[in-house]
Amino acid sequence: MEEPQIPKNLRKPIKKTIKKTTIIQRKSKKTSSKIQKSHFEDDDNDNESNPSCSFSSFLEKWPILVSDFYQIDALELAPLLLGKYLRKDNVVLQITEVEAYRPNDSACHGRFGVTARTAPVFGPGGHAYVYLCYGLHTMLNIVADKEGAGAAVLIRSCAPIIGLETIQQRRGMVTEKPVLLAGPGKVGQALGLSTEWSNHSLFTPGGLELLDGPRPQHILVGPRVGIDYALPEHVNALWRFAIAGTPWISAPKNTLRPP
DNA sequence: CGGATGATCTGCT
DNA sequence: GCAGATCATCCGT
Repeated sequence: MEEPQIPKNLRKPIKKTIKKTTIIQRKSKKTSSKIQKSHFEDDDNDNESNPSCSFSSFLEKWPILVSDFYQIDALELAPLLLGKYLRKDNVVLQITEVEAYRPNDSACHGRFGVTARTAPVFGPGGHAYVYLCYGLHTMLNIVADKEGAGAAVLIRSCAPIIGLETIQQRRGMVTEKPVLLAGPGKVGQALGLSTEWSNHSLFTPGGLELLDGPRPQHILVGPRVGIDYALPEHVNALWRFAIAGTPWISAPKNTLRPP
C-alpha cells in the first residue's frame, strides 16, 4: 500500500516547519503528562506514559476486537468505539470522537443505495469504509450492524498514542496539539489511508486493526457536523459522541454536552 | 480569533 | 454542472 502524497495546499514551506518544531517541542513536555490523565476508568495503564514499556506489551493488553463486536446498531456502536485503539503498523491512535450514520438516515452515505463507493457500508459490520471528501480528504468510517443494514460510524478525532513521529510526518506538522488529529480528514491522513483501504477488515490481524481500549468515564453528545443538507430530524439528532474532557475534539466543541 | 477561500474528485440531491 | 460527513491559509479584528 503506497503512502499517499500530502496534497499541495496542505503542505507547508520548509522554513515554517522548522521554525515551529523548536517552539512546539519546548511546550510539548509540559502538556503531555496532563493529557494522559484520567478520562478513563482503569488508569493503571502505564503503556502510554512509560517510554520503556514495549509495543508488544501494549498489544498484549489490548487484543483485536472480534467480528461480533460490530454487529449492532451504529447508534449503539458509536459510543462503544470511544477509547478503543486504531492500529496500522507502528502507529496507534485512540478514538476520542465519533458520529453514527444509520439506515433511513438522510445524512448517511447509504441513502441512495449501494454504489461503487458506498458498497462497504452495506457489508457486514467490522470493515472500514474510507471515502474521499472534497476531493482530497480520506475519511475513515467503521461499518456497523449486520450485512445489508447500511450503517457506519465516522471517526472524527483521535489522540496519538504510538508512532508520533510517523503521524507528524504524514500530517506535515510537528506538534502534539489537537490540530494534529482533531478532525476526520486528519485521522485518515495520519493513518496513511487511501480509498483502497475501503472494505478492509478491522478484525483480521494485519493492516488496519481495531484494538480494545479503556472505557471512558464520561461521554458528551451533540448533533453531527456538516450535514445541513439532511432532514431537520437528522440534523438535530444527537448522534455525535466524544470523550468528556479530552482536548482531542474537532470543531465545533460548544455543541457537545453531557447526555 | 473569526470569516472567506481555494484545493480537487466523486456521485448525483 | 454542482454540492459535499474538510482543512490550511490568508486577512481582518
